[in-house]
Amino acid sequence: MSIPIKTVVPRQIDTIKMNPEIISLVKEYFTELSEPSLQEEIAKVGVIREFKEGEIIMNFGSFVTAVPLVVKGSIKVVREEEEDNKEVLLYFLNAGETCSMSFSCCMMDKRSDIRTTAEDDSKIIAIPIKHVNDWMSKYPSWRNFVMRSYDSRMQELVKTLDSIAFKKMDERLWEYLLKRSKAHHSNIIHSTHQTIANDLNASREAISRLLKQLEKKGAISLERNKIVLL
Amino acid sequence: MSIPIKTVVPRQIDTIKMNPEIISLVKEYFTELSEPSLQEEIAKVGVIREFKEGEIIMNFGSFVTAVPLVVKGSIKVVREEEEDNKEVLLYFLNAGETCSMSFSCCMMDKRSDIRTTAEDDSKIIAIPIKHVNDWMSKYPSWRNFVMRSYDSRMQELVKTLDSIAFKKMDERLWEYLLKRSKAHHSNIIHSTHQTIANDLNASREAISRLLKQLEKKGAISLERNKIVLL
DNA sequence: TTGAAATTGTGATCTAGATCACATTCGGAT
DNA sequence: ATCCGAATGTGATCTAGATCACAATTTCAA
Repeated sequence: MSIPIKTVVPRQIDTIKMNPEIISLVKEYFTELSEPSLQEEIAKVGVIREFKEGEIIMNFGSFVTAVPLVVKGSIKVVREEEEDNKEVLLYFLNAGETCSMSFSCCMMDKRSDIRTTAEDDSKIIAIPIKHVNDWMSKYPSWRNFVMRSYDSRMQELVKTLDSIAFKKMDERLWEYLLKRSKAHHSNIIHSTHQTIANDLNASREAISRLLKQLEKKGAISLERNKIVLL
Repeated sequence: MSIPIKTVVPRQIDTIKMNPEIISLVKEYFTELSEPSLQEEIAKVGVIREFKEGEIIMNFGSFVTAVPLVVKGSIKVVREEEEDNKEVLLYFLNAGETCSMSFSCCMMDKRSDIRTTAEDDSKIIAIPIKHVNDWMSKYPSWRNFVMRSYDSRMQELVKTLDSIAFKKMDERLWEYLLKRSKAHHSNIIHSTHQTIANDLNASREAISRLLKQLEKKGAISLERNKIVLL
């Protein structure tokens, strides 16, 4: 730590202004983070960022400098295999969730990595990473929050893994449709068969056929660029 | 909890003796945990446990009461699908590593959805869960250790996931053999084809045939219950 | 030594999906 | 209205592995 210079240090630490919108967002979506002083700190250093549907949020070739608290919309996290241009959906992050994989996101091995895009128009509070660590010691609720979030990411990953390992495409497709519907808070999914096929690392034809089957069973109805869960 | 008997409580809290073996094991395998007072606490509450090869350490559905710090051998972590009795290997934990799945299990106080067995004769330091949490606030190095361990488990999980999602059985088999060889610090693997097939969620016949191919390519040599990497 | 069980080898099907090759339909720009 | 490209439908192969059905081999215990 350097010797504090009167005029500078107080500004950074004390008089930096809080963003009142952030406080209310945290109160609304992250009720677990109930310590007022923590909420204030978040409001001081957090930055609100918005993304339009389809926008790429992070390409993890580079280091991650902030952890996102999702307050609106939904963020799609996908694993990519560059060689054959393949990919699989890992999970969606919805409002109230975060991805605190602070170290790992960035430094996977190089030939394949993780991409996150806005599945919907989305809004996040970006927390610079150094605070993520500081707060771990200062605020028990933050610590719990981070641990809990690590845990649920882990759980989702394992769930995804065993869908892929154990289940057939029809079942995976159905689960996928449910997830997307949930992410959008709507039973209407705007998407082409091709996009779905990509997310599931399957062929477009296979997906089209399986969707037809679901339609015949009365589980969904199909239109161009649109699937309605019934 | 029973009513404390005078002579017992002080022993447990203050004069409990440290296990000197634990201190040296921590120093050797967990250099990151460098705070002396942390090492002492570990030596006080940690319990050394040994498992013979093949022994089940924690089964699917059981409650986790301690977090293992692996100091010898290797622990196999497997995900099970009860219905069809299928399973997949998630990863091995080697000396110097710990299982963050167990963190989440105990912190969330829920049943395990994985099974862990000793892949080799193994030794762990078992840390009762309540300390795991206490230390998070007390010891920065412990906190970092836990976070880092979550991270690396996560990475392994993602790696496993994309092997399953993107790769064919021959490649998965080869990676598997390398992992096991590494886990045993030996290029000789004692195992039946059936066991391998289980770990990869494949059929025994497929594995036998692929192993034959690898042998023909000169990558391995095969004997009963034994595979030698060349 | 002689079973008997565990392990491995091998061929014959069978199946989910991939891949290929198109035909059809829809919807928006001109 | 019409044209073009994107989205979807559909059939014909092809392939990795699963599954089934055994045979052959090894190990070990009685």
